[in-house]
Amino acid sequence: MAAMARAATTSDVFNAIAEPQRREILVLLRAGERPVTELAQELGMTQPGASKHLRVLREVGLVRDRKAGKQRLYGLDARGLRPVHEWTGGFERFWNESFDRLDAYVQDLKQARQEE
Amino acid sequence: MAAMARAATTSDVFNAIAEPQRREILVLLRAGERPVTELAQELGMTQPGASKHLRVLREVGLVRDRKAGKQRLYGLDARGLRPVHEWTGGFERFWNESFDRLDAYVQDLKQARQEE
DNA sequence: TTGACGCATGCCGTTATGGGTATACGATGG
DNA sequence: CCATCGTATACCCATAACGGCATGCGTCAA
Repeated sequence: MAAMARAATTSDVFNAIAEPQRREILVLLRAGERPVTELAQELGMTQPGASKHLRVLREVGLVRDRKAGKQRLYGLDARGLRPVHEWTGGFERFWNESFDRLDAYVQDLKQARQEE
Repeated sequence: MAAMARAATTSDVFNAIAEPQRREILVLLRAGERPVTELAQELGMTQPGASKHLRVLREVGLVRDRKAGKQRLYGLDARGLRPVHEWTGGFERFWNESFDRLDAYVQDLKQARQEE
């Protein structure tokens, strides 16, 4: 097995939300549960297309589905987005500070490393 | 031009950070500028591999490069991560609150955590 | 039971991706 | 000028990703 193309989107939230349409689905679901067809229609995609995106989102745990008679309602489960929020938050000081102070901060880190 | 595979990683920060190794590069760069070879070594990848990831990061604006003699130093520019942080932040209330149709599954998890 | 509806899946084709290896290129040192 | 170092690129391979279309499957209504 020589060359992997990319980590499977199926196993990684970062990857799951890399797809713009999947992000749109998540945004729509903030307003409440929806059946597949409705999502597909609102986002201008085919029903199979929506189903596939929803599957990815389900497999990383960002949505859950519930059978409601003939329909299947998809609902948001945003807990998986928290790690992403926190990871990016780890860079917050780098966009909140001026680059001068940033440089100083970097110098501090360099110093610290050298003294270890 | 029938089937596009995916939005180019080149044009989208969400996509750029979907790659675990690229995330590692960004984390490393928080400690300061580094030449390609050093990054490659610290992350256990080949130099061309590192260069390619850095190129993607550069094209979405997450890193900047600066020539320093024979070397080329890469530095972090985390401003592009802010939109990601804010986008995920838009879901914060969904992981901090319990809301109507979130079923017993979620409740169970909360219970479990409180009892730890 | 039969049809219609709602949705998931399978298959196909195209494109992008990541890794590896070899190589081209710019800068520096002799 | 020539050799070398540091880096970027080109090329190739294998695979995963998306989209479209057709179809399968379960559910509800008549």
